[in-house]
Order: sequence, then structure tokens, then C-alpha cells
Amino acid sequence: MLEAAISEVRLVEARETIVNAGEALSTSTLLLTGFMGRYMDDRAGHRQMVAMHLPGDFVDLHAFPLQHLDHDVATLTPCEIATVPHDRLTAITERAPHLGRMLWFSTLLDAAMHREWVFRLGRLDAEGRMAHFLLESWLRMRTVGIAQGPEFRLPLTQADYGEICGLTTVHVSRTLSSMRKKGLADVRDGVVRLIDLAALIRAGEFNPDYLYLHDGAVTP
Amino acid sequence: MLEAAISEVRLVEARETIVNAGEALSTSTLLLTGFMGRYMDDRAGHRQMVAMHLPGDFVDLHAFPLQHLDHDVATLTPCEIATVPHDRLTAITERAPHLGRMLWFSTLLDAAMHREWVFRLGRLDAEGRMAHFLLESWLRMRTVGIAQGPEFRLPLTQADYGEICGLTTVHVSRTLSSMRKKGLADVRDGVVRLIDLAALIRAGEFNPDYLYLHDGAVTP
DNA sequence: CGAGCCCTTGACACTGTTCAAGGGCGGTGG
DNA sequence: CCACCGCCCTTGAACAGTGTCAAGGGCTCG
Repeated sequence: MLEAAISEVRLVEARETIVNAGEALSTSTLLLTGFMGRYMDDRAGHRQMVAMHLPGDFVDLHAFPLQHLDHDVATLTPCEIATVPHDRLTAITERAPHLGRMLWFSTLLDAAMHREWVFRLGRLDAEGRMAHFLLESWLRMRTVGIAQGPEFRLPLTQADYGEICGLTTVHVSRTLSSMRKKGLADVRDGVVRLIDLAALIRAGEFNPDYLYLHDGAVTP
Repeated sequence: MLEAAISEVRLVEARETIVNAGEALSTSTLLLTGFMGRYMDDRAGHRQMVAMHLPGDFVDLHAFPLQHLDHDVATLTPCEIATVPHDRLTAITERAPHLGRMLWFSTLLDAAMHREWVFRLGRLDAEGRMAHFLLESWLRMRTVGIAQGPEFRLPLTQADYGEICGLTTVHVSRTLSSMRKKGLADVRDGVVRLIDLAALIRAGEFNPDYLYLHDGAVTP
């Protein structure tokens, strides 16, 4: 049903904004391939990423009940995206309440991740934040099959990590090199290698329950 | 319909946990009077509040699609709460899809606030975080009629503010006294007095759009 | 070859934390 | 009735973590 609701599929280049905050929206976007992010900017133009999206995510489904968004949505890499008109979603929720609840569920997963990001920024130091984010990303990527073992491609720059973890790029660089030196993880050239899982879990105070996975085990 | 779905109303004392993370849930809680919070704890036992709730909020509606929560829910003050069984919510979403979307909408408001909390912790300094939280709380309280002018009762301790803004109680004390001295706001004894709205909005980089209010103006 | 992006490193400043001590207030028990 | 205890807030001094500013190196692309 969801596939049938797609009205258009298109390619978008890396680093393009596809939805601006406040814009009236009558469609939502399903991410097919590539990585995207949701952003809020401060007055000085510094960005805070509030969510990262993987293939399979219904990126701005929030706009369906909300009508417009409070943040921007942009691509991180080249992406293939599908557009789904809201009136078709309305039809789905009316004809198949069960499917409607599944859509609802998926927006609540976003909310659960948001909460975890609040925790991350409120209670963890730089190394913990990086560790937490890397573990979250790894588990999510494994569930959609774009990561397997503890080494995987995650095409983010250090500036991206800074916008995610509330740090400057300079400090991201220092933190990553310290994590490398300590043998926790090696992040470079868009490739993440998780080395000491136990230590990463400890540093990031990571508990995967919030991802509501059936098999939430953090194992290589 | 929602009122009819309530199965029980009861009183809970201040500082009691009513839902623990992970617990299987078949009901959700509507807050009638009082203040509640949602919390995540770190290993050392320090808490991060991830949401604060006012009368009228459907506190753990997230548990309806999710089945259990990833965080704790506790009262801040004595509260009157109503319990709503999930099977009655299922019935509502099936018989009245429109009402179902309104419930969905209300969980997305929570998500929008979560995002704003991420921004607050990621990009603002202590004073900005306090300013942002005070403005958010004020607007929310005005929309449900428990605040009017720029002076209102908000029964939080400095430790609560610390758990909300990711600061130590010591630093909350210093920050509030600096805000008092600068004539921004006076927070004491559970009463907030917003003095210089323009300066608070600037410090907190506050834009109320994310609350999706019809009249979102920040005016005394 | 030059421009631009990404990453690294060093010196220094600043914000917030930690540890410690003390004051005010309300409630409780002797 | 008073003493004491616990909670909440405040203040000071030393310290840690992160930001800022500046310079430079490697790589890719035009």
C-alpha cells in the first residue's frame, strides 16, 4: 500500500536542502538510498543536527499530521527519494487503521531517538557522545542491512559529527584521535571501525532499548 | 470520546515514579492537574529530564504504539492523573480516524519539543538554556490557562532546572542570580518573573513556531 | 598550478564542574 | 517549646573540558 502511494522518485545531490522550516507541505519523503539529516540553525548560523536518516526512513512523515516542519531537511550524500502525497496517507489511515498505527509508530521511534540525543547532549562528554552516536548508527544500519560487522561506511565529515554531538570540528578531531589512540574506534575517510565495543558502550552509556529492535544485542 | 475512555482517576504524591522504563504498558496517563517529568538516568544516577508535562498533556501516549517506554515518568508536584486503557484508544482510532490523527499530532508535538531540547543543549550556553526553557514553559502554560502575565508559578527546584538544562545545581544557582542581576528574569521560590522578554528571546534564540500554536506571539 | 575542502596541532581563554562550607526554612520528635 | 534534621539555595576557590584563534598539511578537482 505504501509503495503504491508513492507519486514520484527522484535523485538529489549531496548537501541539498529539500525542505525548509515553516514551508507548507502536502507530501512527505521516503528515503530510498543515501543519508539525510534534519537541522536547526542558531542565530550565528551554526547548525545542530536533530536527526540522521538512513535508507528506509520516512524522513518527514511528521509533516503529515503537523502540516509543516519546525526544522530543515537536507541530504548528506547523493540520495534517491520517493515522494508520498498526504492525501494518500490519509486514505491509508482510514482504510487500514493498523497500517496507520505503524506509521505513527515510526514517528515515535524518531521521538525516542530525539530523547536519546537529549540525554547524550545533557549528560555525556565529547567521547561519550561520539561513542553513543556511533553505536546508534551502527545498530540502525545493521537493521536495514547496510552494515554488518563492526566496520562500516558512514560518510560524515568531522564537521557533521560536530553538528550532531554539539562540538566544534576542532574538538571532534581531538576526540576522534584520542579514541583512536585508546583503541576504542577508528573513524576516518567516511569509514567507522568499532574496535572495543565494551568500552564504547561504557563511554556512551549505551542501552539500545530505545530503538525498539527485536534483537537489540550489541554484538559484532 | 476521550473522556469516556478514562478508566480511573487518582491522586499521586509529589516526586513519585509512575512508570518505569521497559515496563509493559496497556494504559496511558492523562495529566489533569500538577506537573510531571520524563527522565533518563546515567550510570552515576544523574538524571536528564527529556520532557516536562502540564495539565492537559497525554503524558505517555507514546506507550500506546510503542508498548513500553524507554524512560521513566515521575511527578514533580502532587498530581491528579487519569488512566486510559489502550484497547479503548485502539477503538477510537478505528472508529474515528480523525481523532486518531489528533492523538498522533499530540505525540508529534512532544517530538518537536524534544528536537528543541536537543538544540538547546547542543547550541546554547547556560543562560540561553534557562531563557529558552522559561519561555517554552510560559507559552505552554498560557495556552492551557495556568499562566497569564509574565509572572507565574512554576514549582521547580534548582536541581530540576539542572536536570532539564544539563547543568549542575551550583551552576543553575549562579546562572539564575546572574539573570536576576542583569534584569532578565527573577526565578525563586517556585515563581518565575520574566522581566526583559526581548533579551530572553535573544539569549534563548527562541522561536515559538515549534509549539504549533495558532497565536504563537511572545508578548506579555 | 592554484583553490577549496578536510583534517590536525598548539597556545590560550572561557564556561561550567567539583569540592567544600555555610545559611535559611519548615517539619518532627523529645 | 526547642533542638535537630533535611532540603534548598548560595558562595568561594581550584580545576577540567571545550571553545577560539591561528597556522599548516594532504588531497581532489578544475
